[in-house]
Amino acid sequence: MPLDALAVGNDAIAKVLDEIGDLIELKGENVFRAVTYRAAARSIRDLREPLTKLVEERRLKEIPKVGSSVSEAIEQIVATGRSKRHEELQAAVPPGLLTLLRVPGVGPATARTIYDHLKITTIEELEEAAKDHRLQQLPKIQAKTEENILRSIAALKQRTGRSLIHEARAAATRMTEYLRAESGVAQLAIAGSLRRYKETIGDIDIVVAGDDAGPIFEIFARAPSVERVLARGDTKCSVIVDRGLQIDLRVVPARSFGAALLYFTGSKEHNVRLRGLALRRKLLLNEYGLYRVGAEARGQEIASLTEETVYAALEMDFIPPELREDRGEIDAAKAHALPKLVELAQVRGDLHTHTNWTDGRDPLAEMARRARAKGYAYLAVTDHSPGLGMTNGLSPERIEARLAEAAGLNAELAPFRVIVGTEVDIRANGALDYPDQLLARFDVVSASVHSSFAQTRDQMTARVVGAMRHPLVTALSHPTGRLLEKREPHAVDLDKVIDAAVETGTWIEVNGGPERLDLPDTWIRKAVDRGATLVANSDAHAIEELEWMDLAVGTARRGWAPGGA
DNA sequence: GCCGTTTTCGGCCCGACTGTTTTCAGTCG
Repeated sequence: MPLDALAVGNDAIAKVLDEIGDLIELKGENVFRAVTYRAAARSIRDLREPLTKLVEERRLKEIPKVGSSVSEAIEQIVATGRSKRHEELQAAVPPGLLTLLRVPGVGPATARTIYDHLKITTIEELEEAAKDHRLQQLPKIQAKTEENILRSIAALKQRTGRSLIHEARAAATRMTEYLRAESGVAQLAIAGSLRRYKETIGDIDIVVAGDDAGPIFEIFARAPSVERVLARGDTKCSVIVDRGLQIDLRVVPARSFGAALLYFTGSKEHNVRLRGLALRRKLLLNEYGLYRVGAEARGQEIASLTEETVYAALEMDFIPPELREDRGEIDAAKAHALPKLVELAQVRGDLHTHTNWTDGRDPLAEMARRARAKGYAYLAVTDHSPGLGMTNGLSPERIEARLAEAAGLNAELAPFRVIVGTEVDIRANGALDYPDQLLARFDVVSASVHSSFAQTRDQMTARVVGAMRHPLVTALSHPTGRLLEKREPHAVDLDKVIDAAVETGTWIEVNGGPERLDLPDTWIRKAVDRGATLVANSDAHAIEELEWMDLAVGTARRGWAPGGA
């Protein structure tokens, strides 16, 4: 067995399975086969343990959508780093077709046409061919398609990846406020992955109730943030706004609003499962409502006005958007066994915030007043220790000054309480960045890794677990250190971190900073089931960032998904 | 290729939009 094969991670294997799916489709085999490989890839991305371990324990078949063929492929990849099926497909499908598939608007059929005639295998060649108008000489391709391909390539080059949730939310809110003001529509909602609190956002989806979409689309397309209109039909309009972000607007009759919201919120997988379930009861579910099969044309819905009525008509409990991922929530809703999710309104305080004394923007007094105005009972200020030079960490003298400042605020704001804490750096060797007598001055000690991310999994795990065992440490902050779309999580054994949390009573943070959302949602359920205490924090560096608590809570709610592997 | 409160074989969600078309294929979500 090659050494590096041992290191094959779940994501890498999922990627190969996805590619097998694409290749199957390009080759023209049964598309359901392709769909299965992609579904298996998705299950694997949701997995909370390494595939290598499941292979050893011969438990691969427990994974949804993994049967004999897929598990054979997985076993081969784990053992040899390669899959026979994958290699056979690569040999059968001309190289480059996969590349063409990456261009939005180019699917298997178009890719095949372009390759067969022009032998194009790279995006650059495709761009050149489009500019030379060689594409429009091909069957089924004319000037319009050629133009669209050029635009897609331009967008592809400009595209920086998925948007962070706060950026997408800002763009979505700006648009909904504009639409409300300009069009006077009464019913309007943000749907899609934004409503599900997914950690990063592809497109923004907005649903509006109205009888005539025309005037609404006029206003939509004229919005100040719109760069160009992608598509516009009778009920649906898509635009690109700043930074390449896409917004889809869907207008439906008021009586279909609930069904449309359900449909547009997704996830796709949740919808597919729901529709399949409806079908087995001789019911049809679409974005307009729930119908008896054959009755949809007569406009006689069984349910459609609200999401609640649709779920009820399917004899299941209402499923919160954060759980709609087809990870077992539908069965749980049928059995009236959905978990009760934490609510934002239950949050009593915030235990991870920064001020202008270190790398934050606002003074403690302003942070505290905003926290109190939000209805919190307490706010912990956890400015940095000095180890991170760039954050201007607190010296012993400044710690005393901070304690005095907090005492003054507590006298003023009682019964609201300012808690003085610290976000203390865990140094590379595992030592904490303050001596014990200083740590003892704080009521909350949150330990964090901010350096030497490249340590081995064993080193990093020992470093973190060691800090958690320190008697003065209250919590572990952002456990994986990941920065979404920017930095991978560092190698750390979260199973051992959870063990340490249970053993020592150290809390594990769910960090609401939109670029962190760390602990990742796939670990939430596992941590809580094993008895660890999770704490939702905003990690605010400015007063308005206290609102990021919402993201921490949303992440925790998503993580509460039933089932899973 | 997977899967089973109608099935171990025969299904596998459903509709909108575009472009190239005179009725539909391709793509997307």
